[in-house]
Amino acid sequence: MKPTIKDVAKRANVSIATVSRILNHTSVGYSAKTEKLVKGAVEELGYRPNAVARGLINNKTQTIGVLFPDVSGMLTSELLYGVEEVAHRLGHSVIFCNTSSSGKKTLDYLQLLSEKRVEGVIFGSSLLTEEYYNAITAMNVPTVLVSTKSQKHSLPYVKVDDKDAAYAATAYLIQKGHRRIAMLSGSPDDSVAGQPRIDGYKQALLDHGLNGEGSFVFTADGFSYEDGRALFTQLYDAGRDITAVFAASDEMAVGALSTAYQMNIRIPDELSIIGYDNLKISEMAIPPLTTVEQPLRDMGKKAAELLFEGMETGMLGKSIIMPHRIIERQSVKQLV
Amino acid sequence: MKPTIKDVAKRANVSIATVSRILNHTSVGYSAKTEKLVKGAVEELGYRPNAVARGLINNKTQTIGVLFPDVSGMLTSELLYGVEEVAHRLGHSVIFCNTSSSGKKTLDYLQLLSEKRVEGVIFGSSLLTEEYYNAITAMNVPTVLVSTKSQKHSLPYVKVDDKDAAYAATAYLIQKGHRRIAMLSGSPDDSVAGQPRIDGYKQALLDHGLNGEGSFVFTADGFSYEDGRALFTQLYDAGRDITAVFAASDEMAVGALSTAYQMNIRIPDELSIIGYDNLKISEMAIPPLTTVEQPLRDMGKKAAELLFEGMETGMLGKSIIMPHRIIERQSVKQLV
DNA sequence: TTGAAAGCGATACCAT
DNA sequence: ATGGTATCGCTTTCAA
Repeated sequence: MKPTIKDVAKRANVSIATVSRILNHTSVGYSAKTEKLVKGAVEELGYRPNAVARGLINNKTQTIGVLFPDVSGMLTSELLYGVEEVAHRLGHSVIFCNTSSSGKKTLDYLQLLSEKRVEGVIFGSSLLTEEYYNAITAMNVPTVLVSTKSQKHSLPYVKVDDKDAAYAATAYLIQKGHRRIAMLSGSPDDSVAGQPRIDGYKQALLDHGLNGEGSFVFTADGFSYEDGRALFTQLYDAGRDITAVFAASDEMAVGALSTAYQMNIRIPDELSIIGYDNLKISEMAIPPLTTVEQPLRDMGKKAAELLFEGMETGMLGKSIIMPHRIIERQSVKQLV
Repeated sequence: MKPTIKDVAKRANVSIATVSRILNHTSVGYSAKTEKLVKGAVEELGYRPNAVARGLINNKTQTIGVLFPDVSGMLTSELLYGVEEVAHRLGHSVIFCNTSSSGKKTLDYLQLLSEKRVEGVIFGSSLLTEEYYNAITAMNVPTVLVSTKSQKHSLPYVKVDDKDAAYAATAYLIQKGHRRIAMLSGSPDDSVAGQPRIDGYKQALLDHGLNGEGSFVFTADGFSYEDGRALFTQLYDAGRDITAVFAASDEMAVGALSTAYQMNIRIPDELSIIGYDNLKISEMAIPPLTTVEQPLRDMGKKAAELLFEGMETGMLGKSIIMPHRIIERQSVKQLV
């Protein structure tokens, strides 16, 4: 078995209380001599304090839980990396929970995290149902949302303003001379990443006097590559006379790109496409995809910082709207 | 504060021992009446057993640690998802550790995991240095490697046979009629994903009597998109008369694809490309990338299964070589 | 400066 | 069927 504080005490011929004091550099009360003695014993035994026992007495586990659906691995892994970075910097570990977008698994995990006495949780990138919310409040632990938000409940969130970002993407297209612009969207039932982006798109059209001329939105259940392909096909089957499309995710945009390629539609010469997210794939696409960036890693970091602040002060701060911006690459053509 | 077993006992007018028995459905000794009583108290109080206290007495934390460098987020996140899936199925949580390919951070994490008393660790996708190995053995906890291996040490690993897989990729190209084949490789100093793949490539050439004709390997430090771009540029600057290239990773292959596109080289008409990994991006590429698949998610699952088996039996099983296979898409042309 | 002892929240053995 | 209690490894008064 692993050596315990007792073993160290025995070996150094002191009490466990002394060992504890020295290991926690607390209460200046001990001689340099005993310190050396104890440190030596620790070294020889390869002693590592048991964080479980510590956690029990301090009621602090130095652990947070992070829940993500694995929808787009690329999107959530960026968020995760951001969270992990600051958690580690602050001496905490993160328990990674992949909810697989399953209600049962999410609830399971929430319960587990509660039992494990995590000190905070980050819930990301998926809708917060009433059930989840109840489970979370039952845990009685600071919680912050990232890349999602809740209408009804007042959990702080860190996200981009989806409507604004979609507006910006659409306005960018308009500014480039496009008038007939279609949108490839997720579900309008998705009140976080669905409808708001549609709203932003329509608003931009409206504000530029384009409402009558062309508002074509095609919706899918999700935001995947396959959804992008399917929607793009629909768009062409519908015979819309379009010069640009705004895709609600980079994956969808790439799906559109691929489908266009197979249809021999040249991007951006015959059709312009703008994406959303700025995932790594967007710069790897052919042509490199113009897109609106969500600073995902930063969002993960901010969410974690907000959480830790809340854990310390006992009071969660305000939600944070992260800035989005257009990343200009080569999938959008300037119309004369 | 959260209710403890004492609170439940008090509320139900029984001893904590009884509560414990009932909550663990152990030792059939208790009446249905008290059971109902206790369950009721649990419900009313919203009691959740404290896993920390449990962990202390059982010396079992039901958690494992997973260490990955974040090099290629897409690759490691697949592995992670695989690991998480079986860990969750078996009632364990996973502490996610992103080493950022930093020695210090890796060692830090190993220490932390040791203190947190994780019951096992999975170390993935990066070289196992002597230092890491020592830290791991000091933890005295079952460990399995995934997508990497150690020459010197006998830790079990789960991976594809890199040489075989590279051989297969190259042989596939040859079978398609190619004779002058270049390779875009990671570092030859990388004894896991570097040299073995080069060896496989060369061996395939040799076995098909192509050694003199054309063996052109270009090496970079890593396996990134940017590395792929740089290497592809080098390849063309070198003026090699080539008909196909084998890239040691999908990211590199996509880098090559993009660069070729910019150079107006048509893939696969003028040049064939085969990748390695079968990441999601390979099917999203234009044209869809033919590649050799590593079953990443399965590798994560297998590694976890191997680990849990080892944790139960106290004896780690044998390493597992996972099957690779060629995924035929559209980046390789049949030469007449 | 140091040690003894009381907990932290559970489990499990020994009684009853 | 149920309760009392020692114990897990550590931190933290309280005394000495």
